[in-house]
Amino acid sequence: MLNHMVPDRAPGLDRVFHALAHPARRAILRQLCGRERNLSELASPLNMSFPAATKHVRVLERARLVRRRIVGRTHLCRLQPKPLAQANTWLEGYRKVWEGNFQRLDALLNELKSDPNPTPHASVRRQAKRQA
Amino acid sequence: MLNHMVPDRAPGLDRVFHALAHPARRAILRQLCGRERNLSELASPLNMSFPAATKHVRVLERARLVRRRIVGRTHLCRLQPKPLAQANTWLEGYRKVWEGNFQRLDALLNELKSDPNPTPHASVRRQAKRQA
DNA sequence: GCGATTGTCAACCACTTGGTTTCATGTTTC
DNA sequence: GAAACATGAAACCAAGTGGTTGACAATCGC
Repeated sequence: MLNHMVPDRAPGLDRVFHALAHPARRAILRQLCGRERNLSELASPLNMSFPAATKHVRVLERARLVRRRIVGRTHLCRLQPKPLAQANTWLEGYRKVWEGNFQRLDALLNELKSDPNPTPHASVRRQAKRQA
Repeated sequence: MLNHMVPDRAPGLDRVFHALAHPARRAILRQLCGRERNLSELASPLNMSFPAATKHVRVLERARLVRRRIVGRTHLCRLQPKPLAQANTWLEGYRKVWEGNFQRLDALLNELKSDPNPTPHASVRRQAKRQA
């Protein structure tokens, strides 16, 4: 019924969402929009040690959000946006929910409050009686 | 230039993406589509202990993705989709990147390879020389 | 009132995360 | 060849995650 595009148990989704869950990594992704950058460029605006920054890059690589290409002594990183699109697709599965479909739930609950008979969740009926 | 709708350093985004980064929590969200459910309902298909499941629900509550309403002894949980929409908005900021804009980067790099003069990143010029 | 249901809390555990510092390695430049 | 540069790797640490178990409290049905 929902999210038929992206399955629920997807370790890829785990890694992508986890990668997006840190502001430093989101900042790295934003830096990577438009052009490649090497690790020093990525690390310098991050206000943390260089090894810490490269660990964040590695998290992004595990999530396949960043690909690295070694050129001499510099490691050029490049945004790999497909997993972002996949995460977006997963979120889109909930679009109808946040675009007002949940108001139908409101309507349903109100209906149940005014009509004590149709045997939905017992607790909902109790709630209705209590508030009456 | 990008993501002007949702700021980069947003602790709300941290919590939302972290909440989405676990399959159990995504399964809970999906269960919550359409109707409220109490904690037992949410926990039973999750193949883990009840306290573990309620911890996941609490993570979702911290991310404002779930709101809880106590009715007698049952705790009814309800999907709160606005943060999902916010995460979606953040991702949308990268849509142009994954919808082919990054091919302009390819074109730019190829242009740099064939023209050694226009002083971009030194490493890119070196790369061009090496491959020539 | 009793027993079953629903859920909380605290303690505990193994593992991961996010950060540091220090040292080593390959590369470019002069 | 030496110095500067770009990065990796390892050891370490504090805090957080994800899970368990066991004891406890409130509530509902009978």
